[in-house]
Amino acid sequence: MMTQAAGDGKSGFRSVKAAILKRIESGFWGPGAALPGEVALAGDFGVSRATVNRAMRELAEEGLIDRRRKAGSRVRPAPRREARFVIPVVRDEIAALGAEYRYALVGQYEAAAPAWLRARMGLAEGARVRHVRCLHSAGPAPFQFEDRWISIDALPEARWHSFGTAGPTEWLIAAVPFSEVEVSFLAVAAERETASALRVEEGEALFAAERTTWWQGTPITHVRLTFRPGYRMTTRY
Amino acid sequence: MMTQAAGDGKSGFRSVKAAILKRIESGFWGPGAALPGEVALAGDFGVSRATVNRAMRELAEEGLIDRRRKAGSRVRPAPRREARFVIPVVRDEIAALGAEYRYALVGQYEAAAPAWLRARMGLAEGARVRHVRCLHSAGPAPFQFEDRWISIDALPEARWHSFGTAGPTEWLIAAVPFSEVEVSFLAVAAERETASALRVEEGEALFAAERTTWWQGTPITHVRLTFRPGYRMTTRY
DNA sequence: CAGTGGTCTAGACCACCGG
DNA sequence: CGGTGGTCTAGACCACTGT
Repeated sequence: MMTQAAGDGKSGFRSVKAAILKRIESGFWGPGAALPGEVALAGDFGVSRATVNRAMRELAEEGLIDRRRKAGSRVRPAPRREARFVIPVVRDEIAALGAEYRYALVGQYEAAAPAWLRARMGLAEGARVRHVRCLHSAGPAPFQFEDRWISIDALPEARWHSFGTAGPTEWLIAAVPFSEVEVSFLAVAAERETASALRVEEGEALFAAERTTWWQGTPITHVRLTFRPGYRMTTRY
Repeated sequence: MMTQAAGDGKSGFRSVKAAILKRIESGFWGPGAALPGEVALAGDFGVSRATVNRAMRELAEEGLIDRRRKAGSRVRPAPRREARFVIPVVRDEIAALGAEYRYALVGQYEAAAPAWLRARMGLAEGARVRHVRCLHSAGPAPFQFEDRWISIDALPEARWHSFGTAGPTEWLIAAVPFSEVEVSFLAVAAERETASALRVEEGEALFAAERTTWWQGTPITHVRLTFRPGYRMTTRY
């Protein structure tokens, strides 16, 4: 009995978590300090141990405390510096800016995969790929240049699909159920085609994200997304 | 009764999670497909509903499924997988490369915070800051250029501290207990001092990370870390 | 308004590991 | 060995939201 309402903000694991967090941020429990055990905290807060456990577990996942059996929980000396970034779907990102999403195909062809791509994706020699370049714009302003390679072995339909009216991303999302991914962020000097599409000078420093995707060990696609000048990928925590 | 051992790999929320994940990865439950309810799954797996809930909650946190009351759980059409990037301490990163970590102070001074910095950090007009530039090298090779601003109002000790032998980062970690952070990744064209320190041409495209830190709402420090050419921030999931 | 997820509780057993 | 976190269970009430 005595179950607590979740929405009143006075109990529940969220408020326990917030209370503990406050003690840490305020320095009440300084770096390296030992926190009381779960049982003690459960008593103090008037909740069950499971509730305290949930709060503590989340704090540990967020890198604020260390937990070890028998040793107990301690405030991390240096909070783990981990940033979480979401790479949004362009269409959504542009929509979120309140601008009209526009798509334009820049060029495409089918060819044997170049050596660097084979190395990056783990493709066999002679593997054929579809190479698609397109531009995503926010209204009249170029926003992101997409340079994508799709394995034809993995996705034979890619050979016939026209990317004239919608980007490969959205088609791939529907075609590939789930995937293993490698993501990189990097800086590039704008190459000719990229510069032209984004309407910047060749050689200008641009932010880019690369993503390689596999499905059950089979390489599917590799893409470089090059952003308009000044773009930042930002997160807060 | 009938409690299950956690370590045998045959039961527990981990195995439930793995089993569900497998069905998603294999396409048994394709994009957008509805999953059975928690009660049904609990019956199928022979565990309690709480255990299924834990598994499903984690899958949702990881962006693989969507969960909504009444509507049930569905496989996400486009898995929203957030990439987690750890921004390592330079010293550790260089050590991990097997190279010798070297530190060199490039320059420093105290001044009134420029307008752009006040805007970014939320500093008051006339606030004074310490500006430190230094270079982190992997053996003889320049690795990362650090350009840091420290609020003297927040950390008066920064006024007197010499950064001649160790970087500001390590000093700050010890000085500030916990902090709120904003991180950005971006591309920059190398400016004169940066280019000189990293031994690259001015204007070369370089990858950079910026981090602004507050403590209890008070701005503490802002730093731009500019990496050697070719640097990538990579993660896999 | 009814079904599904969200959360809490009380009690229990277990795994790990510091003393 | 004994304490602490890790996890499970059975049951319960509640919040949200689709129909």
